[in-house]
Amino acid sequence: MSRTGAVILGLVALRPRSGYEIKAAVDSSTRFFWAASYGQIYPELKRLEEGGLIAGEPAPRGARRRRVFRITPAGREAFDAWLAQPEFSWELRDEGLLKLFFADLLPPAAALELVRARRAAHERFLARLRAIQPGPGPVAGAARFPDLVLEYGIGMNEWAIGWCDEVERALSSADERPG
Amino acid sequence: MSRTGAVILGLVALRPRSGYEIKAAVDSSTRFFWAASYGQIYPELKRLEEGGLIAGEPAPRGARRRRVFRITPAGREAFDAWLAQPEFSWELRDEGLLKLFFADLLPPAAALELVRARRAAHERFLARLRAIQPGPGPVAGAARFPDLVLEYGIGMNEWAIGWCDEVERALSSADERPG
DNA sequence: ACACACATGTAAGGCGTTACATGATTCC
DNA sequence: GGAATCATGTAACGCCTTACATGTGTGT
Repeated sequence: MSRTGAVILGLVALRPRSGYEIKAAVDSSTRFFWAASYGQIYPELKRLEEGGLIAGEPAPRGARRRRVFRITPAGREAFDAWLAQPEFSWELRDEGLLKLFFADLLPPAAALELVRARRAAHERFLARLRAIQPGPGPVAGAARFPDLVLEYGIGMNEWAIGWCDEVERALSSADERPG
Repeated sequence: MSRTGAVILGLVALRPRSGYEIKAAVDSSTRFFWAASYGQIYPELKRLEEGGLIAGEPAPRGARRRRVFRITPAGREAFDAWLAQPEFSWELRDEGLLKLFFADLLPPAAALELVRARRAAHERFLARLRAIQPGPGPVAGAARFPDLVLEYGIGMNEWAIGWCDEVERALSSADERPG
């Protein structure tokens, strides 16, 4: 089972969903640390069903055909096995950091511009994250992990904005007093 | 020009290098926000040379064949154009956050274990980053952007460790006082 | 003699995105 | 009538990793 398969499995474990609903759920939650497109989701649903990890049933709305998938016992088992494993891959592709890494090759003003643009990007990101509603209130000390992960994203971007501010300040003062 | 092409272009802009040296430079610097393997580097070198952005010359060491690439004026132009553009893609695949997102489906003890494992991973990451030597001392107010980016990685991981600590604490107290 | 670092590449395969194709329903 | 949303899928392509193949030089 691929990791994108695990996302799908997890979402249908929470409640039965159609492919379309899975895509919507991904886009409003895991997208920032695990994205998925239709081009992955539908073929993966097929594979998971063939593997007996999920089961789909027709659930049309009017004449609009629609299939809803629920997790099977075997699927739940596979999902739990993945989930409990405390090992995880991590991969980042950050073109902004890449440009900053090479910014010595740029005139100071252009480098400063890069930092400001990065700050603005974090600000936009933050706004999108803050627009996401946290789940229903704390259920008697329950963990509400999706909210924790949302807080992680928010905190991370706030930290990054602070970093940009520091760098901007350092760069500006170095600019004023060259040599 | 692809973004991995830009990394290669930037590294040979700093100084002429062989494919092997590019791989080593990537592994000890950009790897954490932009990785590259031999399977990308050598074909990309070929493409960049064919496009006239870099020029390779034989530079054998003994009987060991070796080619060193330097950037051409056209290459430098293309690189600068990419570098100055304050737009950048950003993509994260974080399996740890994914597991945390679904951790409501796990017994509390196992969820706690996930947080601890993430903390340990950040700790290891931090150790690797701190092992990287910063470049030569500040050259009269020069920016030393690679060092700034290194500091970014260090600061980010320190922040993440703090987040893990907070979550661990919240989880432990909820565990002691259930309901 | 053996292991490890230096050095250059290719082939196969996995993962993922984008664009396209199709059609129903709802809202203005 | 038109646009947006709901809904399912496929095809082509790009990017990247892994594994392999080959050979030299250095240190023990």
